[in-house]
Amino acid sequence: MAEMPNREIAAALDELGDLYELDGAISHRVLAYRNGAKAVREATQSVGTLAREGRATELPGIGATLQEKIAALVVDGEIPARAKLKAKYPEGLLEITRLPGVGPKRVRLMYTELGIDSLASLKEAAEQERLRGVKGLGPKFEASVLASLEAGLGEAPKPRTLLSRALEEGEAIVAGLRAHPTARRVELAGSARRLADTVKDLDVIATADDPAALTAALAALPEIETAGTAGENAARGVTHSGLSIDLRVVEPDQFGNLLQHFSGSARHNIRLRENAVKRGLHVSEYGILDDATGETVRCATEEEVYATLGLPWIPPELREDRGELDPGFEVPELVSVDDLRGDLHCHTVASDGRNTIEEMAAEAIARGYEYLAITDHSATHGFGNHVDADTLKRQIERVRTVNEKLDGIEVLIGTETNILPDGAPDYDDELLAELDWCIASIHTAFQTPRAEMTKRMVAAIEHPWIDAIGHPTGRKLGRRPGYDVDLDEVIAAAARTGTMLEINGAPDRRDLDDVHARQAAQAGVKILLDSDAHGTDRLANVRWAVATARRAWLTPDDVANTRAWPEFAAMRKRARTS
DNA sequence: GCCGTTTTCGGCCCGACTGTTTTCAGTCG
Repeated sequence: MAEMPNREIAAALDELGDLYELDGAISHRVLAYRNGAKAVREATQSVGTLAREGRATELPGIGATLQEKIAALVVDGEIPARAKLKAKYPEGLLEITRLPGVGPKRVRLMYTELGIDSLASLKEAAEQERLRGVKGLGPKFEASVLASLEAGLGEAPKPRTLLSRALEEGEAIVAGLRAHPTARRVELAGSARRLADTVKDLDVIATADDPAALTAALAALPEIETAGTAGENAARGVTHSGLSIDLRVVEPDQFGNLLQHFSGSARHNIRLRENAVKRGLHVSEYGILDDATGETVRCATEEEVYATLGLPWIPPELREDRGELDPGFEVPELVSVDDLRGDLHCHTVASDGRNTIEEMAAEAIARGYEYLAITDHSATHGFGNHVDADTLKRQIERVRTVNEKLDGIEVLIGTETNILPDGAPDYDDELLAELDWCIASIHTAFQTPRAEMTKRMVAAIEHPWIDAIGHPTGRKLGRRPGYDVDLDEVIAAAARTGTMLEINGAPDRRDLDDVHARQAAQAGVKILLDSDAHGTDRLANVRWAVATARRAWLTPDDVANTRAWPEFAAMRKRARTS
């Protein structure tokens, strides 16, 4: 029987934390649930299985109580405390906390005092000026609630922006500010700097000879729709696409402190500060207070911040409290775009691409690649524009011809075959054996139940002519989660068979994600970084696969396509099959 | 609720802002 997925267990712990918060629990207890949820979400093994064995406490942040609650969840299907609290507090209370300035304390207060249990009943009470009758709430609170409701806040969480979009805008804004005569240093901070999948807003930290002039300059940038200054040395704006941006201009001798603080993540900073306190150091965005001397050390660079704490400079992509602050941490040599020597997943006009084999190959040469696999779709991928067996046979000849004409690059004939519901590829073995490369992906029957889906994936992984699995979970950021599959089994099967797993560079995929790519690499699976380009201008999308790889702590050695062609060729499963 | 070079209890990162307050709680990042 397939165990409950970690993400479901994590969601239950998060919800329990929310409920305890509503119930008035002390913040540290609530935080313990959220930390527990994070540990479960990022665990590299089945937490349900661990909990059944009484071993969930091996995870950092899971103690006896959470072990017991997780075990109850996976064995009985429910946590008694969660059932009890859900009965106590109506579901509508949580959505009220989405309103700015309205947190769990005030929601609970309004519920117990006025019976407010939904956005609708809150609106009615505010309009009737009943909120101000509650001790601790006043007319200004009432007005702010009405304004928020009017603006539609609370209806849905604000959508997050894909990193590709956020960086396009953020890098243009940073360039624009750097070009201003008064600017000295200008850096993007926040989750965009950490190359997270998505970002909520942009943070920019700067120094300038004339701070007021630089904050005023934000509004004049072409990317900005509206902006205004916020205090002496700050500005806040919104881009034309609706992305919020905060600019802070700081003293040069504190630039490192501010950049470190606003780069986050929150959990990284909390852990950093907790560790520092044990050494008698107190870290804030303004400096590092040393208990021993009473002096606050200001740092012009981030390197100084980390050095003052006895740490190496930690690349922003690693700042997620995933072990980078553990004793003995050494900065891994992270893979970069320049390390890549080939791309093993792209499309041409033979399926749904926009360019020819020749055009794609020319662009690959321009990027300095030594190899490029042409991997058009197979017949059952479900969107038309596919390559049937006979067409593929002709395509083999066409690619071979192009390859012979070109020097300095191996153009490989490959396929991105759909994985059929039984795990088989779309072409027969004889045809697959004629190819140089085969990547297999799921494009159909997404709703297959977990156990069957896992069996389907493992069958594909065990197929002798399938060299790699493309976008292994099928997720689309902001649109849909991945299909339900046991990635532990997928990774184990890939490791056992020498099948590569892809990090797909489509900016809304980045699939595998950072956590599972790291797990796979640790299990000995070789990772592919691919663009999945459907046009010459999209080969550069491999940048987003690299971003995820760096967040997964991957080194050039972990990534298969950092290797020269002869070495890569020998690593293909088919090189050992034939 | 977790956790231990202040170990089984008593702590738990740091600061800004807002609004309702006579000194602070709640919210946010």
